Amino acid sequence: MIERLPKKIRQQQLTESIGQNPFITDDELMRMFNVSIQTIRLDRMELSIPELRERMKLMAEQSYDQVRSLPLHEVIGDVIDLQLDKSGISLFEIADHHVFSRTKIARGHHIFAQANSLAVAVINEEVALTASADIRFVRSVVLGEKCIAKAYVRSISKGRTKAKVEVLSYVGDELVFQGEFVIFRIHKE
Amino acid sequence: MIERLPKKIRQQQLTESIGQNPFITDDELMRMFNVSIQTIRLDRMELSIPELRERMKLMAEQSYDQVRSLPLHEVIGDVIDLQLDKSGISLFEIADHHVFSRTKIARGHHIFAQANSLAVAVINEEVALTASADIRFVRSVVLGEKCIAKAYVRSISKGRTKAKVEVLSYVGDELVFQGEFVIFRIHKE
DNA sequence: ACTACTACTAGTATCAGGTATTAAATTATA
DNA sequence: TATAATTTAATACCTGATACTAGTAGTAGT
Repeated sequence: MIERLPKKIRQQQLTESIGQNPFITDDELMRMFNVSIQTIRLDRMELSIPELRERMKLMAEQSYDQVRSLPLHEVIGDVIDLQLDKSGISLFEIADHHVFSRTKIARGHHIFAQANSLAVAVINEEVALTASADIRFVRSVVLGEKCIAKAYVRSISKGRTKAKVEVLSYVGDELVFQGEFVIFRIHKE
Repeated sequence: MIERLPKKIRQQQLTESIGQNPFITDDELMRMFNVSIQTIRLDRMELSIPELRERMKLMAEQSYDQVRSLPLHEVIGDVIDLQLDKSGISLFEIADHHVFSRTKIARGHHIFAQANSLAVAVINEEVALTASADIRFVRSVVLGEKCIAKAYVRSISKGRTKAKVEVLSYVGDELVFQGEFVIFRIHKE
């Protein structure tokens, strides 16, 4: 006799398996649970889990929509104002995936990322890289809050190879983050 | 006679059409260009454009990998070693979506994120938040490089409310990033 | 005019990964 | 033991293709 699980538990594990690896076929699942392929299909029906191709299609559509809507990773947050070599403002709303699940407090590096990418964007040069930074997280930012970062170019070195940019981030009128960035400006022909 | 385009132009437009809407079937394309379905398939072959299902699969995989690697991870990078309140090591491979598209140089905030999240993870407390940091990007990291961050807890304040963590990130044996983090430890019951 | 070549079309067999349906066998439970 | 729940089997069919063979139309070279 082949070892088998009761229906309820099998269906639970099936849901989990597909959740963990959405690219699994019914055939693989059948072998996984030592049942016939029809049972797997009945299970999927009852749990209303779509077939592999449908799952892939949904994921593809999702990512396609994302690609359309977000020029992801270019600048973290939406740039509202930008005066090259002078100043810039960006807005960043703290979403679910930016926070610690327990405390709902935003992870520091997201706040940093907003400030850093704005500091880089404000520099009027093809290639600009962060050289160093001195930062302070003044108060924690929580889920749902809108973080407004304001960047000011404080100085540009004589050879125009370095710039100092100060970034102040606020929620409402409360300062939450403060940073001083040194940005390398790399001139390329 | 039905209006038809020369092969070259048709293939150009075909590439564009699929680029704009990857969810289009050969059948729809056939009607679009007033040619037989075989012609469409020959065109796809010549242009090495995969079939609809393959395209969807690729997109699905892409989005799945992104979801896995980006927001869901508690720590950016893979933790290889962790001795609470002492030290930790994490490894982070620079992928396509971490770099500036032109230069293939990693955006600073990803390098920072690895270091910051490791600095937080190494602290033996339920809730730990970055208070401030002093960082330096020693040399730029490029696409494909594996960044190894090493975190060392340098001191813990008397009330155990603050810790100083130094993080050094290397590619091979070259130092690429250096940071000193002050982490708040928040004790909760 | 004959040949060679390109571009296109047609048709068939086959595939993966399913759906949909009907029916039978097995197992559990009242 | 009767009956209900569960599982399996079998078959027809679907989509969106691949792989392969074969044929046609038009055009250029000789």
